[in-house]
Amino acid sequence: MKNKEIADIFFEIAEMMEILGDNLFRINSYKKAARVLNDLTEDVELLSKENKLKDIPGIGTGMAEKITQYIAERRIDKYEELKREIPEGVIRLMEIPGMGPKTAQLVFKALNITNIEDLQKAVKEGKLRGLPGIGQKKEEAILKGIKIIKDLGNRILLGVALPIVSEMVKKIKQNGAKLVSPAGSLRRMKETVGDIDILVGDKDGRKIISDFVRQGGVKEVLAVGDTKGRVIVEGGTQVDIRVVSPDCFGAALQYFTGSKEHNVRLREIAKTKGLKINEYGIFKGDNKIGGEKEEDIYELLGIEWIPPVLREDRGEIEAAQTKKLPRLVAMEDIKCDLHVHSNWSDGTTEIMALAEEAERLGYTHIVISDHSQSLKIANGLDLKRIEAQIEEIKKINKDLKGFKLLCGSEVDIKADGSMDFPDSILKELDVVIGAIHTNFKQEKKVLTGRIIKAMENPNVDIIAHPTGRLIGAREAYDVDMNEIIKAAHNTKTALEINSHYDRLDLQDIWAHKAKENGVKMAIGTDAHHIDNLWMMRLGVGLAGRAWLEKKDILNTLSHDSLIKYLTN
DNA sequence: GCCGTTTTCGGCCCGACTGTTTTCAGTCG
Repeated sequence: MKNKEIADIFFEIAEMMEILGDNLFRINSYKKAARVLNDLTEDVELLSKENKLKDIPGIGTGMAEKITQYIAERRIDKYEELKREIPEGVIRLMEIPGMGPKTAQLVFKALNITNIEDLQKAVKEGKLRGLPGIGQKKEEAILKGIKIIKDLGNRILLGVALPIVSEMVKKIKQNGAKLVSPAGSLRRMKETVGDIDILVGDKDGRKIISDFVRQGGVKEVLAVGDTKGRVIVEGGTQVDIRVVSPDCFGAALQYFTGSKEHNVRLREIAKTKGLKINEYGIFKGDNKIGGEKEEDIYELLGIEWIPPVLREDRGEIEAAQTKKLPRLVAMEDIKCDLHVHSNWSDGTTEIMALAEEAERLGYTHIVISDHSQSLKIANGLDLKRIEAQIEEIKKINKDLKGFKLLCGSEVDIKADGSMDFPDSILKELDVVIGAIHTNFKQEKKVLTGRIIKAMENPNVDIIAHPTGRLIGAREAYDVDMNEIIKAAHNTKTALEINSHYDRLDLQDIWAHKAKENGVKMAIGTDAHHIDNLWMMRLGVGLAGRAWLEKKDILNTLSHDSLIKYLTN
């Protein structure tokens, strides 16, 4: 699929137009088109062939032409023209906090600076001094910004950010604040977050913030004010804190949770109703008519409250207007973890300890799913050992009261699509999870066919980490997800939402697509240690972002219902 | 450049902060 390639180009076009000072609304059209293409699960190439590009919201005549040209010629005229005017490095300059399109253009035009290193050097040599709008403070801000992006690198994984924020929220509450919540993309459970936002509703902002910046774990303080603070914590993550008056907490929480696109839509709706929304409340003329609670905002706009994980302007506002929002799956609905490794293969925790911890977490059962024989590097179980493990689990089950272990295995799907255990073993197992761990680089058709062949084996219940991507580290393997979803439906095979923090695979847009096609999903932490079991939260968050409900998720079934479902 | 249950033309979200400014541009979320 060329969707992402084209989205990237559209986004870059928008940035170059910003630098050139083009019309803002036109720029916005490119950004919107880029976003829509990124979220699209249909292949644009196919839509182009069927002449359906203009059915995509945000794609009109101009965008459709450009997409068509790219598919045919692998180039877009407008993009090529812009690239001749603006070198790529100039766009990168805008990644520096405090550098926007105007400043990027200024240093490029005046000093021919086209990369971050040259910019840093020029500032230090005082070459920016005297340019319009540049003073000493601005120079310092640019140097600081350069340091931040060099230190900070890219976005952080949700699974890394969540524990940090939980700890901080706890500390702020210990210091006396009552209204405390994470905001931003973290509250929306996006798979990666740029920085961490924490919102506090309290009268005494100065005290909250000075306590906050002095807590342990803070490496550097970037800003301290009465309403805002910003620190870098150990590990290089930036954390922002904002304090608002308690009677504005709801409006501020709504505002700072975003997404930006979602908020823009809400303000448009407000405008049609003669209302105005900002971070202090919702207003009719000069009268504040709500804002203490987040629910106020939605209620006064005449729509249902929308869970944060849905706030991406991907149809949730329309659903809220027509009272068709899904009842999202929640942690309380989860009765089991469907993918757990023990010390029988490459995990480090004993089966019994996993069972005890799972029970403590409120589950009624879990699936022990160690690796199969050919995955030698992970100490995969051979036929003898898997038989022995099945016996062991049966034995432990006899000792457990009110909790059950299921015998499972994460069985390798071999290069030809056959399974790494004979059917006689697969039949004995309660849960068979098919997974690809080798030969990632096969051609798309081969790889897709390989997974489909595995799904056609009636003993295979779940396909693990269907796209194989590792966030920021390894690209997804080249599979035709639409075909996989179709086959999953036909063979009644579940697709996994692998909730290990560096996988989160299926991604939200595909999990949503799978649901639309009647495919069930199985959340598995892929835990290799007792301390990994908490990552179920990440999978449930992802499921929410995919609009999944209780009925879409196998983890919500009781032990007996699950067994029944799997044997039918 | 997109879009339309008031529109095929004329709209397209809002406010704070910062730094550079004598009234505002740029950046950010």
